[in-house]
Amino acid sequence: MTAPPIQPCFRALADPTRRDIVMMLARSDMTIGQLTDRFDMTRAAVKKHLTVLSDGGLITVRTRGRERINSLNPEGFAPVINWLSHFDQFWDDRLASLKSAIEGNEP
Amino acid sequence: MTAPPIQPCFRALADPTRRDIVMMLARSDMTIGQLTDRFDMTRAAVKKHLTVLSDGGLITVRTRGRERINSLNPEGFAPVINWLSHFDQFWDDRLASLKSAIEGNEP
DNA sequence: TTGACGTGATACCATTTGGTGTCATATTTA
DNA sequence: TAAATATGACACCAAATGGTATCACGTCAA
Repeated sequence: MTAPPIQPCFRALADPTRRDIVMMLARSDMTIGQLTDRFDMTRAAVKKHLTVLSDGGLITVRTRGRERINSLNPEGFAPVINWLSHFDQFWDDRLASLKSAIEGNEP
Repeated sequence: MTAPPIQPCFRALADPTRRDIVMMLARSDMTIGQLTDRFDMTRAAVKKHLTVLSDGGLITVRTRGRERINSLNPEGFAPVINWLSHFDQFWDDRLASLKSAIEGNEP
């Protein structure tokens, strides 16, 4: 029931390659090898990004044989969404309504 | 009508000090001197953070005499909000677990 | 069993980042 | 005018970051 730390989550999203990975994993689960095929960098570099994403709680990993399947973890966005909601007073668009929906409040 | 770049915005929010500054400016406009009084760092360091925030479009600055008044620019959040909205559908599917995550409960 | 495959881990490197100290400049104020 | 105030702009430094190359280890298939 301790709130997840916010810094690893923001840090994970601060890199464009990591945001691309998140977008890819939103479409389908992928192994490191599959992800590496889509980037112009080594597997070791992709692995580092995956570690940062995992530290940020944005992805989960499960083992299947010799493969490691990476999946998006939507709950991991909560710290960012929650922090942004502090600024609801400044905008009355979709974020506010999303936050309301999440909290089960009336719009 | 060109969409603002997303990377400077995410980068600006990736630092805890800068997020604190954003929170402070959400309450009231402040000069660099006033902000520096609230941090345990030099004015030069705060100035660097303000430059990053400005590059990210999250704050605006206006001059009043010898002072420079820093203000929050709510529209600057748009790139981040828009990027996160790509996952709306993903969240809708798992709204219950996201709700739990935000409330700090176990899934 | 013997490779080939998929991955993790580590050492190493260049660049970026967050911080300080210092000096220069513009604006108030005594 | 002279001094105090408020700020901007550098040069510099240690640490973090994003990348590579390389080696080690478990798993699958011939």
